[in-house]
Amino acid sequence: MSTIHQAATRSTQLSRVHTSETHEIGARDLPYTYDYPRGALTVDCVVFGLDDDELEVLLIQRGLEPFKGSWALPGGFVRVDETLEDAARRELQEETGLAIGYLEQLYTFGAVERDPRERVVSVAYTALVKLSDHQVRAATDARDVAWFGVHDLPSLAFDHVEIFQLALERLKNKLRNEPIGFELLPPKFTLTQLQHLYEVVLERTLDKRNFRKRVLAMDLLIETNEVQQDVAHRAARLYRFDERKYRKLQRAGFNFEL
Amino acid sequence: MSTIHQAATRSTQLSRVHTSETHEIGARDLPYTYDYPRGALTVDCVVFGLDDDELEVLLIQRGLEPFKGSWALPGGFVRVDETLEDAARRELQEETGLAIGYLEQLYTFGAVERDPRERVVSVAYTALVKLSDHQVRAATDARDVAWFGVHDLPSLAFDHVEIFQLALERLKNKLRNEPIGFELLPPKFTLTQLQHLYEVVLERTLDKRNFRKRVLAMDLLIETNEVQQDVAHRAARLYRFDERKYRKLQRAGFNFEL
DNA sequence: CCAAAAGTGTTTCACTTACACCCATGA
DNA sequence: TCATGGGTGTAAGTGAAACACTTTTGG
Repeated sequence: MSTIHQAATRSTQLSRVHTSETHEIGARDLPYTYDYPRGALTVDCVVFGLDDDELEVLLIQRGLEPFKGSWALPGGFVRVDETLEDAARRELQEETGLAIGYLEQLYTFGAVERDPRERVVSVAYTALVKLSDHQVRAATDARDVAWFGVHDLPSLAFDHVEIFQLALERLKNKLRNEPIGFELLPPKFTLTQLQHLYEVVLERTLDKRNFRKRVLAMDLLIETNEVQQDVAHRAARLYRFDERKYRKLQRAGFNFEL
Repeated sequence: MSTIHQAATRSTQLSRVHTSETHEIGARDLPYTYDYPRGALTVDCVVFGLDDDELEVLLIQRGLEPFKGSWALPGGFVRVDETLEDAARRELQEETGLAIGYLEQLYTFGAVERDPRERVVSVAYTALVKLSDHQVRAATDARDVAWFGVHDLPSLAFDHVEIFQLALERLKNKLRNEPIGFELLPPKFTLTQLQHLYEVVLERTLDKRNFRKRVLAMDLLIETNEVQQDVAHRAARLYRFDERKYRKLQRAGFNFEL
């Protein structure tokens, strides 16, 4: 109770809005004269990438207080003229130079003391990028941006561990029900690569024959005429993901359980 | 583009914060001198109840502009000293006198123009209440609060239709995978009541024998010695939901698919 | 010719689905 | 005694899981 009161006091001092317009600007269900303080709104992104059979997360090293020097999820303030998703894309672009394929809202974190400065509510997003894309590698090749294995994270600023854990949890669940795994692989991939992706994310081994049966039965893969290059054994066939067909089935309310 | 610019301009005029502290209050990843305007943050609740084999939603009639007189989801502004969930509970208490059993975050809506006054981001929650509870019935017995069948809604203020639709969608999915249906029933209920709940929410009929087999196989129901009262036919046995067991299994990462 | 991964079917078991009649009770 | 919902079992079909060997290629 005391902590809440403390926070309220502090925030009120720091961010009370001008009062002259409060009868108009936000008093939807409150008395017209309610002069209320506003918290800040941010987005934070949990960006996953797959690197040589390891699932990794993109982190940035903070240059400012609080938590200066700590690693944190990329993110930042939402501007009043942009949607939440736009904010997430913009922040990722600014902080990491990253172009995002898949971006999905995860959860909104609203604990009162999650930011030591003042009240900050953060909308978390999950992003998936193809680490195989050399552009991505280059874009994130900076001193204060780095990829970390999901089982080998440094300690994180704010409540970012909690955000990360929820993102990982949801990624696992989602992967079982929707073919989002393709977002982590190169445009052309082998069935073994796909299986390894599932094994890494779900943290268990899968039967090769059953996996291939099911994944081919979904009928969302296009067999190319190309094969793997430069391997010291029989080269595997490359497949592409049939996005058109996927979107069509998705609209029809299909079930993609693997 | 022009609409966005317009919104930015308007909001900037309306809610720019005092600048003296901006180097401290929220410039986490922005230049210290960035004097940014803040949108408002609200919560909106989609409250479901089950009434005589119909799924209903609780709406309030707005007493203030904008959308004065329209029906809307209950909700309101988040205070800087309360969590999002606390805000949802408080608003429901204030607007409807309702004590909530189940409350879960649904999604955060951040379209720039969703509120005509200024930028308002809203965190939506789904709530389930036992309409059989007469306290609930009484609490919502007011001129500006009413229950509507989910297939018979009036037009709603803001983007509340969108919020409602997502909530209904998620309720259906969730009901398949977790035994949340009990939140809508009285503490003691018959298997037929439970089945009807599933049929109403999922909008399809279920086989009686198969349903009973599966639901009893989950082993989360406690058979009481009591039976239905005042029915003009054989009285059905009453069951209770075993919450303790449920929580235990849930912690162990169990799968409750029906 | 050896190492390394690619590729391929069948059987078993569990679970889901379909389906119809008798029972208990109150009016 | 009749109307109304309560309560019960079995058979068929479908989908998931377990399981091992041959093929291709490069070194």
